Amino acid sequence: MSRPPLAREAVLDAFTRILVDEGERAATVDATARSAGVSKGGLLYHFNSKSALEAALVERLEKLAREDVEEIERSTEGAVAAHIRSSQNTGSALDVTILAVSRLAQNGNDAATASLRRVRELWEESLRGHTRDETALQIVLLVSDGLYFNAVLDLNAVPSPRVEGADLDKLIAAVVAATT
Amino acid sequence: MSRPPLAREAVLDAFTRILVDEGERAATVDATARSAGVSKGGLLYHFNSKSALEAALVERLEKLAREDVEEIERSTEGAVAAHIRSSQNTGSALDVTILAVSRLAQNGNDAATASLRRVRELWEESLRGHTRDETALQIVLLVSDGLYFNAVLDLNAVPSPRVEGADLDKLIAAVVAATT
DNA sequence: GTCTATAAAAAGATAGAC
DNA sequence: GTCTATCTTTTTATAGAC
Repeated sequence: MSRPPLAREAVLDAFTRILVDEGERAATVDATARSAGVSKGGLLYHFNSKSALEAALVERLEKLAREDVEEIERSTEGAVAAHIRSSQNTGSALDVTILAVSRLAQNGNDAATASLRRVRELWEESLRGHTRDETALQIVLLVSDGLYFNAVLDLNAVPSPRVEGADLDKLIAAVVAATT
Repeated sequence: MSRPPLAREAVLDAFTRILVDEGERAATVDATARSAGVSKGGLLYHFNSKSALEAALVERLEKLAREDVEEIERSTEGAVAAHIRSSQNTGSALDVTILAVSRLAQNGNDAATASLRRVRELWEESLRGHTRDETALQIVLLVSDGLYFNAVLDLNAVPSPRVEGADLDKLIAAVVAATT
């Protein structure tokens, strides 16, 4: 077992950050390399092309998503509550990666779209049996999607209405009451 | 009162379509002009620059949103139900415009972000008083946002799980029951 | 592995004919 | 009003030095 290639990870981190903070158009090879502290040539040694860079980010998402589901299933709070809470944790590695990959998906990257869909199915499977019926399951997933959607807006210049603190607890309690 | 400038509207329609179907990066001045059946020079006669084109689309969103709220308030189905149903109607002019503007917002266009926020506030205001409390109001808005979020994925190559038909009616009934 | 330099294509914008 | 032609800058990618 060797140490992970640090330059590669730094480039993926920078790519993610620019995608989320400034959008897909700003996430050029040049800007990503500069932000990661390497040259364009250096970046293209690790990732042969722009699409290879994108594909590597999608792979990272799949890995993080599997870990997230495992953690929710170990949670003592209850799967529904843990899932909603996890959806609002916009700082986590999984969340920024989802946002970054959704930027790729929205620019026609089909692998990114398919991956986001798989992540949602992972969640759906892990929640099934924890809600009173299928409709309730869909409500939980939609509230979770809604939290993400607003996180997307929030990460732009204008802040969006975040649900947090006591309000988040109330929201979770209401969703749990309505769906389990 | 003169007739609306048809070429201008055709260009905005084409710009919207490309933004939604292929993403912001594909929505170049050149591609938009071609899709609208005019030349690049012709497009830039009506819109002095790319940002002017974007600004015009944001203006169109504001107009459509005001009309949507007025319609929901006239609805006999109840404001919550009418709003959720309206959120799933991904074919409407308002919906594609929201998706198009959200592509702009996600690429750093602050006016687009602010406009999406205003639209959400318009909805929030029009629903206030129609739910049992503030938490319930947030759930309605989040479910609605979640439906949009999935519509975004759905409009890419890979289809996402749409809630429709009888399932949509069940979802609406459950949300109404949980929030009003 | 990482760099600089450069090629090749695509982007936004302008000029001027019609 | 709408077009073609052209300019400038940016973007992806390659070549080759270190």
